[in-house]
Amino acid sequence: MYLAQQRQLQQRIRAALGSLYQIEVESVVLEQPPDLAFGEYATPIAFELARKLRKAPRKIAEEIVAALGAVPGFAGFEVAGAGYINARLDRGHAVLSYAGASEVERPEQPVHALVEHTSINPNKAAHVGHLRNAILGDTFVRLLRAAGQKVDVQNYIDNTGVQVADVVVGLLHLEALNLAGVEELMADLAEDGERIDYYCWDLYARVSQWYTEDPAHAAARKKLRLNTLHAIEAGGNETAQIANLLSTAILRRHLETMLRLGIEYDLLPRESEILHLHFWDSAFEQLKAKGVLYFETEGKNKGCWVMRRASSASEPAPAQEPRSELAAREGPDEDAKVIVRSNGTVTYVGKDIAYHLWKFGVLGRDFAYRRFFRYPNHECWISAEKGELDHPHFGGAQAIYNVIDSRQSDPQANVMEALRGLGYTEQAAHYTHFSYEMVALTPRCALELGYEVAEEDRARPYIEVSGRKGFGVKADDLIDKLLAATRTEVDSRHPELSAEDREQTAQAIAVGALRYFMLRYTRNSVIAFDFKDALSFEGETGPYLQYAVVRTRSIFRKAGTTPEDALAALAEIDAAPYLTGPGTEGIWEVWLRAAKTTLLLDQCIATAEPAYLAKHAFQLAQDFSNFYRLHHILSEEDPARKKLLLATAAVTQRELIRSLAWLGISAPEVM
RNA sequence: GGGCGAGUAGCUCAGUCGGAUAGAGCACCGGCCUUCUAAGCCGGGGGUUGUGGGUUCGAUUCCCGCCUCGCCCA
Repeated sequence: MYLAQQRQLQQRIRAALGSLYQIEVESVVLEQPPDLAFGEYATPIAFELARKLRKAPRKIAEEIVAALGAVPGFAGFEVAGAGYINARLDRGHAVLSYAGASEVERPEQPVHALVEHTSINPNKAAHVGHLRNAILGDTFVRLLRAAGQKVDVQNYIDNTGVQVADVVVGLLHLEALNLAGVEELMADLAEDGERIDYYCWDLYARVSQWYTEDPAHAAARKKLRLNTLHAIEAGGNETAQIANLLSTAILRRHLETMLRLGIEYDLLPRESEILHLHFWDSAFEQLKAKGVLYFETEGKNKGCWVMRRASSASEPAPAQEPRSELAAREGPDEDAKVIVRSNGTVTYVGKDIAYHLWKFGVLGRDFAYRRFFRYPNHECWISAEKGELDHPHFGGAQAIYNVIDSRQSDPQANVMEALRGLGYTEQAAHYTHFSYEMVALTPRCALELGYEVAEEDRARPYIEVSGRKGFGVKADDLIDKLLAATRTEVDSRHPELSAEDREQTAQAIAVGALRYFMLRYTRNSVIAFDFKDALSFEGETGPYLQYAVVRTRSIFRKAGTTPEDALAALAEIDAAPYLTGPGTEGIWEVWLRAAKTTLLLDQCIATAEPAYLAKHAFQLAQDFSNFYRLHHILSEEDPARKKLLLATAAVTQRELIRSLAWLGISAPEVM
């Protein structure tokens, strides 16, 4: 709604410029004035035109205002300062239209989007960094779906990688177990209520240390590691069976952990199938045929199939130029990216190129699929070599979003480069590396957890977590801590509630606190994790937003009406007199903020930045808190004014609940 | 050495296409529960936007140099 008015104003100004000065401007910049007393929109267009028209900005602004005349929905225009044009909305009219319009415009042709997130190596427990990934990804999925797009959620599983190999090495060589022994170990753990992912968290750290702790054995142990990796990749042997057993069990744990936060997946594509179904062979043929890869015959990459790295993103893809000529002219390109090593093994980027060709439906091969995990409302499938026949269609997306931390931006750029080189420019243009910075620990947090912190690290703002060192905060531990804290609060505040209601409320608040914590930072900001901040329920936190909703719920319980009826009742009154002038502060601010929710949805999708919506919801809750203090609704004696106040609470509730839902946060009845 | 990101209040962060008085939260100090839930609200102090130039009527924002930090690549 807000957006529609904005567009209309821009169009009218543009028309005025045409008739006044016979000029066309590319865009009319609109902003919100620093104070609502100046109006709802402002444009500095007169400053821009001053030089061109050789006129004082103020004079130009006055001429534009005169030419604008009356615009439907607007109360008037005026010139302010040195030449700003301020526009005032007809607030009575605006409130009526905001009250009615809450739906998001559906696109005529929904985009088939594919979001990949979480993608934790299945060799240890999930930690806070993984939570950021999953929460960002899941929230973005909710935003896309809210905008009417069709979204598949994928969680890529690297079940044949070196990290899985490491814990297998630990089981085989530190614990001296065979397949039967591993099965027994897992049964014992289950019986004792211990988690396999926690067990492997420690084992992984032990193995990582074991590789290097004794220089005399270091080489042999590294060799052992490599052999284990190769056995797992090849499959069809006991080592691979152990890896499969372990990684599958840990994967289930990850799904359970994420489900605690309301995060679900549609498909789990695994690297084992990418290998065994020979995705790479198809990709390799295409890459060779199109000349994206060339065989290096000289230099350090001699014997490798390499891809030339783009020197800059803005340059046209260099793939068209034949490699051999290029090499002959310039000598070996030492910056080229190795895709196939001289020993014939494919790099991670190579496999990723094949996988992404599949995502866009241009590989020419498909996975088989099996059911893997049952959610209350749907099924999560997993890739397989031989699968079930009645599976949904996966892949073939029009747009993809990869939620992967910023350290992977280079390999991600390589995959995009390969797609462009293959001529899939349309696909590459709809390939988004949804990049975000890591979650690190503050030195204080690390000390609290009992880790040793080197002297030089204590002064730093944060320390990077490390799975290899077993250094980090496990996701389930954090959720448990949050739950313990919210349970205590809810139990003491609401002893009258049933145990079940208290538990549900505590969960909603814990999830709200955690999800908001991860979403309030913009993506490229490193989060320095600290329990004190994460366990805070005051100020700019999830519970603050939930609390605002709870206050509105309480008002409607006592008023004996519903938000829907309160919004409908707005039509019975003329709200305009209550929206301007002294004593109306704070009412209109709520409405204006509430009207911007869908605008924020568009912005978040366009910029792949959920933090904007988180901030918006917080500001709406803040505006409401201010309104709540200034205007007591239930005791209002003027019946017309009371209707407006109730509708204000109603529009707040509607827009807050909707924004929170997009953030994956629910609002309890009481708290 | 090359690439990417960052540097804004004591701390943690916002700041949208270059625009009016650079905003929140935390922390600190002072006030507000007999009125719709105090997980809240109000008030206060706190800023050379890393630094030096440039472009512009106007720069936290765009361009160049330098400094510092982080990550990736060799």
